[in-house]
Amino acid sequence: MARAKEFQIDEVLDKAVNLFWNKGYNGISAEELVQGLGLSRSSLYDTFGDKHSLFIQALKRYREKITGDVIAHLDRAENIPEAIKEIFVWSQNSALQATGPRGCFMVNSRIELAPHDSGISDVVQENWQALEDAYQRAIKRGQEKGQIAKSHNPRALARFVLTNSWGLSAYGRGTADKKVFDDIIKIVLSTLKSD
Amino acid sequence: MARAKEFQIDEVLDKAVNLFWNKGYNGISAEELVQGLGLSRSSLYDTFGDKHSLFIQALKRYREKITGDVIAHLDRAENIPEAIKEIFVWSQNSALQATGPRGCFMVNSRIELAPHDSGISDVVQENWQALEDAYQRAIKRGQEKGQIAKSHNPRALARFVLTNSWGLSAYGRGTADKKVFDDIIKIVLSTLKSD
DNA sequence: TCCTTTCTGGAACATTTATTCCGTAAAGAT
DNA sequence: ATCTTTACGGAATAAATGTTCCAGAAAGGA
Repeated sequence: MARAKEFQIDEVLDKAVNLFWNKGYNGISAEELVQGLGLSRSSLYDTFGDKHSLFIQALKRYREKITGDVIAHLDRAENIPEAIKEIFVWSQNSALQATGPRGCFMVNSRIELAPHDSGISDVVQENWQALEDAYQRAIKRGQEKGQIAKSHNPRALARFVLTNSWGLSAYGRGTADKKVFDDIIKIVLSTLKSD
Repeated sequence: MARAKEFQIDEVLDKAVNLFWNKGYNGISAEELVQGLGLSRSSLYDTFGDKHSLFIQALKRYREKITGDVIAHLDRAENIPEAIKEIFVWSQNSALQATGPRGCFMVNSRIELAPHDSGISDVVQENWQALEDAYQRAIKRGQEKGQIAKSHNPRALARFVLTNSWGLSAYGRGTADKKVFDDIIKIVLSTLKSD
């Protein structure tokens, strides 16, 4: 048998997610990646391939962990408006703490790369679709339970919630005011509930 | 007197807006800029300074032209919901035509650069604020005219409209379905009108 | 213990990037 | 017509970028 790797692949991928999330694909250099990931250039290229391939793997890792958690939260929820509110508040908190990457890695990547990189576009597109479907399922259940108004169909409402979530992602990437999040959360939720 | 420039500064800036808008700051090279702008390297650096300085000038040009038009449209409007709808439809059309840059140059720049470039962050921030103020003024007038419900205050509704606009900007940067725009426009407008 | 395999650190490489420099050309002012 | 000033085209440059290569080290199996 041969020598074992000195790092855990998933741990390195988590670091890669954070680095790309923070600086973007074109905004971070191979040198910074080597430093930030804490392994050698050769191990990096041997294990993950080139920069583009590492980026795709980071995107997929994000999808499993972050998007996966959101979808699970929605599918598990009893009180749908409350669950949606929790997701907004979670994104609000992550935007308002200065440390760490801000916004949504998928939204950032869509804006930076989707128009000129179909591989990345595909992953990001799939992510949107999975979220739209999850919101749609949850909202449908919410309507059946009488928690959400039936004046709009579940698909449209799902897209509406997701658009607001994406808008706040963009907003939260720069200087952000907590009050803006509060206003949006309040209006989106009142729209979901009222006819 | 000396030799005159062979180009119009504003025409070159318009081209720069389109190039940066399309590919982003880090996504376009100095070489591509020289090609796309149609002037020589030396003229480019003599007239606009370095790449970063050109980018700032392009952002400001965008603010004057595009954002300025939107604000003027809102300030001039008699029927406020209709005016807001027109702005959404305009962004929908620009997102759905394959040719040309997509999304909003300000949103794109905020996501790509704002967290690590305070100069750019300032211009983008100012742009958001000017738009929020313009929407707020318009919505206030709309409420006075009985066109818009008073269940939320004008500032909150302005932020709500802007967040949806930014969300659609992000959405429109990748593969976009016209139906999503239609759904959002419908729900946002019904939220503005209903109590 | 030795052998095979595979990891690791870092030097090395080719390419691209942003920017500067210089000789020449053009346009008015005197 | 000459002179001064500035624009122009393109070669040149220095630094950064992404990637590969190589020599040596580590980890088990025979």
